[in-house]
Formats: sequence, C-alpha cells, structure tokens
Amino acid sequence: MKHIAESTVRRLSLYLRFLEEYEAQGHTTISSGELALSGGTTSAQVRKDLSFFGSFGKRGLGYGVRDLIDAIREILGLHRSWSVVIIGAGKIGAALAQYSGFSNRGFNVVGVYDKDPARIGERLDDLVVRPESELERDIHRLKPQIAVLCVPGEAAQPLVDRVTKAGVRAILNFAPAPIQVPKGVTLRAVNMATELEILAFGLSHPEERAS
Amino acid sequence: MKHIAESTVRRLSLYLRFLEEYEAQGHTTISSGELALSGGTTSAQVRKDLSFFGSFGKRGLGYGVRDLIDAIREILGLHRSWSVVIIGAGKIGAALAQYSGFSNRGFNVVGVYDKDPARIGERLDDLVVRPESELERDIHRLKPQIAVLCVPGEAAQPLVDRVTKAGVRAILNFAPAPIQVPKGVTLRAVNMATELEILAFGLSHPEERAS
DNA sequence: AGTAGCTTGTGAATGATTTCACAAGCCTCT
DNA sequence: AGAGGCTTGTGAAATCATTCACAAGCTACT
Repeated sequence: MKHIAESTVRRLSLYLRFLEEYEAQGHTTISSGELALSGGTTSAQVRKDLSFFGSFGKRGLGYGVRDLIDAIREILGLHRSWSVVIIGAGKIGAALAQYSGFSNRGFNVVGVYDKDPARIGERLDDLVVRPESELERDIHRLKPQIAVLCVPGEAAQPLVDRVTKAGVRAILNFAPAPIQVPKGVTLRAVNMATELEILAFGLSHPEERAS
Repeated sequence: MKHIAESTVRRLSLYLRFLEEYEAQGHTTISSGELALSGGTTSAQVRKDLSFFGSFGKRGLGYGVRDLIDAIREILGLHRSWSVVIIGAGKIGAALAQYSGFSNRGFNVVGVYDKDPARIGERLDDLVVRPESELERDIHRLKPQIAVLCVPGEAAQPLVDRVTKAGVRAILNFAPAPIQVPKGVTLRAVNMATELEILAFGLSHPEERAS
C-alpha cells in the first residue's frame, strides 16, 4: 500500500464521527457530496480519501452508512480496542482520565501515573493514581500500546524514553516540549501555546489567512 | 504578502519555543541547521519559513537568538497581548483556566463561563466562573479576541454563533463537534478522538507510516 | 430493453509545499 | 588585502496533495 497522508487519516476520522451521527438520525445511505459538507471539504476529496483503501460505494447510489462506518473503523484500526496509560495526574491528565470520550471509543485507560506522592492513591472515577516508578512493571503486565503524556515539559523526554523502551508504540504528547521517539514509534503532539499562536497569527494578518 | 501556509506558522511557533529555551541556556547565536533539529525539519525549511517574512540572519554566522525571538514574536503577533474567554468550566475548561502556560505567553484569560448554576461562582485561581448569559455583555465590555470552547458537542455551534456575533474573531474548539464560523473568523479545532484515531491508524499500519 | 438521472472511482491536471543547490556575504586568520 | 570556511537567502526542481473531469455502473421509469 502507498504511503497515506496524515491529512487523509484526519479526514477519515472526521467522516467517521459525522457518519455515526448521521446513522443515529436514521439515514442508511449517503453520497460523497453530503459527507464532504460535514468535513468542510469536497466530494472528490472524500472519494479520493476512500479510494486509497478500496471501493466502498455503489455508483449511482452512494455509500451505505453502516458499511462505510465499518470500513472506516477497520481502516483506522478501531475494530479492536487499545490500551492507554496516562502519565501525569495534574489538571490535564486528571481531566483526560475522566473524559468519557476516551473509553467509549475503544480506548481503555488502564493506568494513571504521577511522580508526586501527594497525588498517588487519588481516585479518578474507577482509576487510582499510581507511582511513576511502577510504569515499567505495569507496561510489561498490561501491554498498553499508547501513552498520553501530561507532565511538565522538562519531564517529558525521560518518560518517553522509559515507556518506549518498555514497549509502548504510540505517544500523544500534551507536554509543552518537543520530544524525540525511536523509529517505529508513532508520535503526536498537542500544544496549547502553538494553537493559540496560530490564532494570534490569523488575527494579526487578516488579509492573508483563509476563512 | 503571499498566503502563508499553516504548516509554516506552526513551525514558527515551534522554533520560537526552542529559541527561548536556547537563549535561557546562554546561547546568543544559532544556525538554521541547529534550529531545524529542534523542529524535526531541515535547515532549508527553516530558512524558507523565515524568508516569507524577511531576512533575519547573517550569512556565515547564523541568527542572533534574541533578534530571531523578537522577529518571530512580531510575525506571530505576540508583541501585544490577547484576551481570551473560556466557555465551559468542566474538567477541561477548568484545567485550561488554571493553566499558567496561557497567561505567561501573553494570552490573558479574562473570563470563564458555564451554563450550570452549580459551577457558577466557583473560583479558579483568580477567576470566578460566570453565567453564560453574561457572555454578550462581557464581550462588549472586555473585547476578548479569542474564545476557547470546552463544552459538550451539541452546545458548541450556538455558542460560536453568539460569540462571533458579539465580536470574537478567533475560536479554539475543544468540543467534539465540527463547527462553522462566519468569514473573517479564524477557527482551530483540537479533537481528542481524532488524535487517538490517528495513533491507532499508525499502530495498525506500521509499514506505511513514517517514523 | 432502452433511456434518463444519479453517483462512484480514478487518471490527469493543477496547485501547494518541500527540498535542492548554489551564488552572495560575513568573519577570521595569515 | 586575499583566501578559506561557514551560513544565509532564494530561484528552480522535485515531491506531495487536491481538484477536475469523465467513463463506468447502478436504479427507476417507460
């Protein structure tokens, strides 16, 4: 299979969310044009995105909503569940640990960790904050594939090194620091400062930014 | 000025963060190659990114760290401060309201709002949660440029309509729903489910994803 | 069975972004 | 003052992503 652009994967995720809503409204079939509206894109883009993975529609008719949901879930790897550890039980980490959007989309939070003894033992719904020193042991036992990092910037890289060495294959980094991962590990970063700064740029240059 | 790609702006924000760290370490000068390492990019990319806005380096020498910090801050629109309202004082909204990374980078949170009477009046550091019904009045008075949305998906669009009508020019959307904004308003969305799903895709297709 | 009216799937064309490659310029050393 | 060793800034080339445009295929209707 050819290399797939991140923008394509991101749009598939968006389509999926819209399709689920659309199905809940009782629709059974949808055209690429309707789906495009939800994602702010074009019908050709929708069809091209899907075409990388196969053909899922019927000419003249469109796509079966349920079939397409299943197909995209399969493509994204959501036909199975994934285990997640959250590292850092501060404000953001705790908020994520209790965020239901995680668990009810097939991402099971199997552990929350912190360094601070004051936080260890704290309950977050049905999870209990555990000491960071237990990370390796727990990762070997529970085999989480994903680690979500919610620690201060300077703590991020050493923790990434530890969890990747222990076998974690994907990192979602909320820590405000750029990090390096070994080959074969997928990394994504969400940086509040960057998001705000992109907005500030847009506000400062009204002429040359779209929308 | 030509249209600037979002990817360029995103990298500038990254460079800025690295430069600040680099300055704190006592360096006064830096080459495009060194700067590229921090952002996981190439020296040519760094120079091209900067070239859209002018020339800030000295051939043979590199860039003055302080000068470049000032230049990028100016480009991004960070030489002034911006006012932000946070809408939704649930877990994520509250975490953001108390996140110091906001305020100490020139983004002043001037208000936190919620619909739930149980949350109104709650203190979050030096902010007090205010009722959503006061939004329009406060926006006219305080003139925030940016609204950060941390509400349930279905509540998002109506709130966006209200705040943009009241004069907000930029939206950072954490609500798990796609939203529409009028022309002239800058929008960014951060969606936890999408981030995790991109990771899941990476985990499911190890051959064809980079890194 | 044939026609009309849709909509998909996909090469080709366009547009955008990144990378290359090198002339121009600065500093240091002799 | 000239040579050597760097590093920038930038057109041109290459790569990557999106949009176009149309043949192919399905359904419904006559």
